[in-house]
Amino acid sequence: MNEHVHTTSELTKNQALVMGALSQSDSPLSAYTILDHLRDDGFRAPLQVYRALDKLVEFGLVHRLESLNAFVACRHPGCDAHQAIAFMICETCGQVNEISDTSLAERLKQLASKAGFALKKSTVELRGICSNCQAA
Amino acid sequence: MNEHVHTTSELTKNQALVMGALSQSDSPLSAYTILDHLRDDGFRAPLQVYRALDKLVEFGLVHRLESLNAFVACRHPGCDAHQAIAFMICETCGQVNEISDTSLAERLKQLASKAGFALKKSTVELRGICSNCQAA
DNA sequence: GCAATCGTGTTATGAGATAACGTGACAAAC
DNA sequence: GTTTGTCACGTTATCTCATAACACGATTGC
Ligand SMILES: [Zn+2]
Ligand SMILES: [Zn+2]
Ligand SMILES: [Zn+2]
Ligand SMILES: [Zn+2]
Repeated sequence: MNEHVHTTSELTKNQALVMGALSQSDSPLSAYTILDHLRDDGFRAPLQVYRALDKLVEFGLVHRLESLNAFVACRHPGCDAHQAIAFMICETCGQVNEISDTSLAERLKQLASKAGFALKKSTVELRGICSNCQAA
Repeated sequence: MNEHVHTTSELTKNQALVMGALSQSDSPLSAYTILDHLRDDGFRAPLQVYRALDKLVEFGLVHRLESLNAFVACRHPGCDAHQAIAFMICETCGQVNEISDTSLAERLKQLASKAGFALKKSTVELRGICSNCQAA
């Protein structure tokens, strides 16, 4: 197995617990919400959650939503297109849709390069109402 | 004068003070940093800053940077292209470059529309190293 | 006058994140 | 086999960011 690809089986106990909490949820969770979910599993302090989250984000298994101060499990496991992610966040139901778009990523690269800016990470978060909630 | 366009002259005292603090700074400021800058002007509590910031953001004079939990004065005063903003944030010097790009905005609208998503607000924040800091 | 609205001031509290310390497990180096 | 380094883990305290709740005064429209 590729040493750079992290799967659930390679996670530590705490990382696996946090990953499980995020995977079961259909919307983003804050670190403190995760902590509450894991009290019965022995979690006592925020740092236990944050340390696991740091690693999970590093592994590409979890994304941080800056505009929500919350975290979601990646919906594209094993996908390497993670340079080009955008999130559509429904302000009604809270659900998040993760999309990967090459042309968007290209445009961001162009803009950065035109400004001589060495791009490391892109944050694209769209707020609005999802199709389900519009219909309702 | 157009009633929907807010200029500095229409601001309340607190709003003007906060706007002044942000305008003088060449990098984003947190609400609490602004508070510290304005203690001599009578500011005592965070809420005074946050209330002014809420209005300034509403007027389009100030932008909130989600990935920094900080605020910057808009560099395009009077410009109405504020549907399409992206920020390039230098992780070395902290300076922020605000850019407005139509083709980026179009692509975001396309993506949303394709998903039946009613787009309200876009957050695009690019992290990296600015050209000045690369040269140094 | 009187109600409605808005900006303001103050205190307390909630929510998000990290610093600083120490422990135990494990593997490489000697 | 002991030393050294690294890493995950646990705990406490602290820091930063943001809002709730309440009260006061000025302005406007009736
Ligand atoms: Zn992903
Ligand atoms: Zn929805
Ligand atoms: Zn602007
Ligand atoms: Zn720089």
